[in-house]
Amino acid sequence: MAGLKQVQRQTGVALWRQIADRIREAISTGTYDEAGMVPPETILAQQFGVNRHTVRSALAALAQEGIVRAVQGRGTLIERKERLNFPITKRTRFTAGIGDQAREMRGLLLDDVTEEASAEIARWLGLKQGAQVIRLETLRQADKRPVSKATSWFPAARFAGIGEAYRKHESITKAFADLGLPDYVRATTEVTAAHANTSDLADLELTPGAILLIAKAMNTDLDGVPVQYSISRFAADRVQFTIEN
Amino acid sequence: MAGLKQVQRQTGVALWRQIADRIREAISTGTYDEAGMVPPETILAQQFGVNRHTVRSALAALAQEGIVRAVQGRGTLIERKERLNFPITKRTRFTAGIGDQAREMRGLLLDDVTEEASAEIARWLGLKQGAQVIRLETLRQADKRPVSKATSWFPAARFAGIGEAYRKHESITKAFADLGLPDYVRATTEVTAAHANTSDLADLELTPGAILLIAKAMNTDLDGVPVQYSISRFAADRVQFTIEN
DNA sequence: TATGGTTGTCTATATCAATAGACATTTAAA
DNA sequence: TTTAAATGTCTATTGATATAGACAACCATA
Repeated sequence: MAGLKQVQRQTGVALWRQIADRIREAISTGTYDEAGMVPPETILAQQFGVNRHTVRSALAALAQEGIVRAVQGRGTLIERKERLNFPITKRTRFTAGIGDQAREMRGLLLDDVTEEASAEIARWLGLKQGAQVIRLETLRQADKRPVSKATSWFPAARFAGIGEAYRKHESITKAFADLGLPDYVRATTEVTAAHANTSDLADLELTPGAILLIAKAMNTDLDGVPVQYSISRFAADRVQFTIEN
Repeated sequence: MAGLKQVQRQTGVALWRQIADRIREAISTGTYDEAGMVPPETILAQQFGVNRHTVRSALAALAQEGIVRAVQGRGTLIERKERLNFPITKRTRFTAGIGDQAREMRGLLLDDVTEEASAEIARWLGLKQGAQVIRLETLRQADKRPVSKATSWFPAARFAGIGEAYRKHESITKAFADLGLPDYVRATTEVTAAHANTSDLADLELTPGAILLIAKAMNTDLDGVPVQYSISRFAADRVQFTIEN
């Protein structure tokens, strides 16, 4: 079923990496759910048409990522199924949306500057071009693994000090609450995909060739006034979006 | 500007492949448009922080793809800028949309079967589940390079023989015309992204880790009756979509 | 407790990937 | 015609990748 010849040689991509990627994908799609563990190394080697040692290199890489754990005499157990699910609805919130999918969610503030709005940002936030906006660069982690990197813009006049509030609470929702905005809604979300650039690779701890899911989102207060525009870059092999209407 | 340290080691992805991917990307985004050629090997080696021979391996791979051509004493010329543009509108047509972006467009018929509609296909085509539909598997090429692989379904009762008509004209538009449908419009298009699977890698001549843009499209006749549902898989580094409303 | 199945470790070998340096060949321009 | 700049070719060396085989260590269970 899994078939032979699933990997290509002479392409500049090591076999162990191709195999690691395929096993990670299989784990996240639930292929091995019945057993809760990966097939034996000898079976995998046969399926991929490679030496057992090559499969071991692939499994070692996945163990390094914390996805599997090998136990001598028993087999290779699946530790984490990857791919956090983000429901995208009117009430989309990053931290709360994760729910019990991870034990620990963190949001780190990488940068906090006040600048003039570009034409695009001004349009999204309903401001005049050149109006003052606060830009936050944040990195979100689930169980200490980076999940997404986001750039957010806020009207500076209304949300002065939001950077400090975010640093304190590690949550946009709570930072808004601190600044007198108890509730807000997701107005629009645009989703695209691209290869990760060098900066993304480093911050999200990805390997070259990784895919990003990019979500451009605009939130408004309950009166429909824009309060935030953000561009979030997610490691595509760690998340999925579900759009519910 | 291009910066140092753009490549990562020990990741299972060869440096020459990372560099080839980055140069291909730079070419397609027009970074080298002024000169019409790639920077000298020694400069590239310095920018990427690798040996000149490693850069030569990357350029050799791009030459193999037909993207660049090295000329001794002059430099490495850009032969093709990659990334065909597909405008997606009500009047989207694959072949015509390419326009003068390629010299030769071809559409090869890989498979032509009549089958019963699945629930999903029946819903898209407005048929009862189990109704007879014709499924065509096609591969589209621009200047002999594969661009996309598509699976299309048509109501069998209305479009009997469309496989033969497509094989003859290598165009859905002309095949429709042959069967008495002179015009049609694009009703909906859904776009997603994913890694290429083994079959895609082979058919589209991609390397492992390549991204696909996936477009699910439904066309109707001028009365709004569905005439075609298709799932097209594009090599993401060779195309872009522009959505115009 | 004996056995089969599994992961862990070791040695050996061949090929690919990357670096390093030297020099030839070709082109364009001074 | 000379010179500088660029690609082409060659040799040599090192480390990563992949294969091959053998055996040890461990686990669950019959």
